[in-house]
Amino acid sequence: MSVPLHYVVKTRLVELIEQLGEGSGLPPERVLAKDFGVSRWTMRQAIRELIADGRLRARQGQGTFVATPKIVQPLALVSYTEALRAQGHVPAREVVKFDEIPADDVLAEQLAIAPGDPVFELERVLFADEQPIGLETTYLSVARFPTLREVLDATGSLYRCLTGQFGVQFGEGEELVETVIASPREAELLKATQQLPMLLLHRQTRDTDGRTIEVVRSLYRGDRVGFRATLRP
Amino acid sequence: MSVPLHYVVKTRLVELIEQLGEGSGLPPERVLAKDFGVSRWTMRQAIRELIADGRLRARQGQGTFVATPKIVQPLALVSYTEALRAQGHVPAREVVKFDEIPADDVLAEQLAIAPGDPVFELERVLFADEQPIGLETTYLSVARFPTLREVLDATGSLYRCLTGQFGVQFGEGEELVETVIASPREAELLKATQQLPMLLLHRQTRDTDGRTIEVVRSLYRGDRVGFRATLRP
DNA sequence: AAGTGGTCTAGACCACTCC
DNA sequence: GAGTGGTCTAGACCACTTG
Repeated sequence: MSVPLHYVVKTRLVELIEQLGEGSGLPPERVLAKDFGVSRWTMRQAIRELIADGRLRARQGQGTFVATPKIVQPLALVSYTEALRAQGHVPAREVVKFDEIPADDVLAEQLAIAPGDPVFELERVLFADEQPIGLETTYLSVARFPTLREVLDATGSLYRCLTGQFGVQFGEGEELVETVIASPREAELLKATQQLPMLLLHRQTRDTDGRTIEVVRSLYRGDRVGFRATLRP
Repeated sequence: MSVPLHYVVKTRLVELIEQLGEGSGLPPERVLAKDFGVSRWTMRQAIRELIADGRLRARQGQGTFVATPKIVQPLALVSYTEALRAQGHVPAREVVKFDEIPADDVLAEQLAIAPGDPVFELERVLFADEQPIGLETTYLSVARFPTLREVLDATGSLYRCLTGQFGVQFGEGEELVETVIASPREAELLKATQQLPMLLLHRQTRDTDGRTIEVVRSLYRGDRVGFRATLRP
């Protein structure tokens, strides 16, 4: 019993997955559970792990399928669009929210403005090959970029807009990476199942004068995305 | 019903957590479930999410407790020991395995040796403040570092040993970050509960001649650790 | 309407820790 | 032994997709 039953089931499912090809459908949970001689709950534990690992993919009402490999994104100050294209994927963005909100204390300090000052909150879903893979929320000072709403093609590159229209010079940035569980709203926007581990990136980019340009919170589907960083000595 | 019950419970548990202090004990699951008017399974879903988020911490036979904040590690070619000390934590390592194994095809290609050539497999549990936070498995060519077993203090810094004893000059490295679910063995070594999301880092470091020095697979507890990267334009 | 995955219940037993 | 979290069962109903 030291090895849980659902892990034994997971191991056997991996063999099954490797026999089937990418995109193949698995038998229904209830059938698999009966075949393996376990309860549906135990089977779902195993399937849930394989979904989190990016090996399987479940679609309600349709079935469970063998997943395609994860997409690897660079952990760097580069364009989402270009990075994705470079790997043969089709990038897309969809604006969920583009509001002006008052800065809370934390945000105000990060952006070096006063609490209550207006900031843009731009929330966009990132797609790769028409699949949602991330949810990016960007905060920018309205005072610094007053005409942003007019000059930004909200489905286009924000970085290109900032450099091209506002003459911003990007300097160093800092990014924090951690795992979290998405809220129901976030899971729904990403068309992901509940309880799925996500990669949360918190980014602050500064210009060459050291002033913070933007604060970004990016939530990526842990089952679909990984990141690559280049290490320097 | 669009918001799952376990998420409502999770939200209420967060309020409870914020009232209690770090390290405080929560009532037993069965009691909480009864108090909240839900089944134990639903309560455990909520608790499981909070554990994954790093807000709670469960110890079998003892209870569930409010967790301390995550430790943030640098994503760079720096000493584990020094990085941890710099943040006021007490680092430690424990050797789990130090074997010579034949390289499989993938490893051989990565290390630029022939398949079957011997490689060291050094597996160590990383501790912070006496808590296991990561499991690091390092692969090195035996031919290149034949006396490694004699000259390495296995609980000390491998990097210091390689530079000091073998004159290695570290150049660029590459690191992949993704989320995975730990195997039972890995979970046990990390004293983590099953099903917990982990951060898996796959690193290859090269010397200044571009030769790969080591291949490293690091598995960190997603509930205890985050990473910080510096972005350059 | 039928079949799929998603959520939830009630209850059982196991494994571990502490008294 | 008592109490805790960890695993597992059987079964129900909901939500979604397809025919």
